[in-house]
Amino acid sequence: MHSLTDFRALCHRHRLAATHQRQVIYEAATSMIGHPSPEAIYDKVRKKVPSISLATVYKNIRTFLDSGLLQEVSLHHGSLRVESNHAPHHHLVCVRCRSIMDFDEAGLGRLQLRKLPRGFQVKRIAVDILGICRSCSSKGTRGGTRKA
Amino acid sequence: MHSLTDFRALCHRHRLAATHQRQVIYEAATSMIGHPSPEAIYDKVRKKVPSISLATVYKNIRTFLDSGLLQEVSLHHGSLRVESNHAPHHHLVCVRCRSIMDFDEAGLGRLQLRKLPRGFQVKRIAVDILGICRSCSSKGTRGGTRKA
DNA sequence: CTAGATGCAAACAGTTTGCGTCACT
DNA sequence: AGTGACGCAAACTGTTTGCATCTAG
Repeated sequence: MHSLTDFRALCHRHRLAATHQRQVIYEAATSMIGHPSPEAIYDKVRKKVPSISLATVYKNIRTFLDSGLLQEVSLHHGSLRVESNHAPHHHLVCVRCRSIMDFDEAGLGRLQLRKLPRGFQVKRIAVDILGICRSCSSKGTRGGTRKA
Repeated sequence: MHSLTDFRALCHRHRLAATHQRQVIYEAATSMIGHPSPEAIYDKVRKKVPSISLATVYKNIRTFLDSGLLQEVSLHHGSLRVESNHAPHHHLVCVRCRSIMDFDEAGLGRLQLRKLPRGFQVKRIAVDILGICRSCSSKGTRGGTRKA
């Protein structure tokens, strides 16, 4: 799907050096089914470039995320957050400071699912409304608060 | 809101010993605004029980999660997961093995937001459809696969 | 009295960083 | 040639575990 020259062009567009390691990491990340973790990518990459370092994989995944070449599946992969609100609700998540506010379920129209894969038993639906919270958008355009 | 006797009853109902530490941890977790991390709960609890250990806080949070007394804000707080699917889509998340499948945006009816708090600029909406995946529901009722 | 809870320290997993060397542009 | 990438090891953060002691039931 992505030839070497495609990858070089992609890197060029994003102002990144087109190294061999980067290409292999990128190919691994995009070709793996599901949503691989850095470790999983490392394992796959190692088969092609046995001398690669895990730190390089991490550094490049971060670089790709920052450039928008890849994304994170979820903003919630930091530390455990505890929820004690038993009422049905969703979350407003600030992409800048990662703060989380509750949002009553009634604030969202009815959700309807179509075309679910066979065999998947739905238990509940969690909606994250991603955006910039008030305190972050008032605090200049760059570099958020990074609070709880 | 929760008196000591309420807490004792709650513990009793869930077959947990009603210790002082547990009560203080529970009260901290439920009284804190937002969605506290174990560290944040620890900091608050320490003011009332200075001798408490962080391990005790972790153990009890886990106990509370297992008993359903508290919940996790998100199932995604493990390691970083990389997303390379640029098409708009949501996720089917298995609560048993935590596997993540993509779910095309078209499979979900239009979402409409009402009553957003002032100042929150919405960027996008991420929907997690939580349930039991096919492979887990076929594999007996207890103890999932815990795969990627 | 006994199962289970606590506290401590050590172990772990995931991720980041500092630094000397090497490669892309 | 110079900037930035690589690889290694060490540092860090968040979380779990083993074990001896203590406590609720």
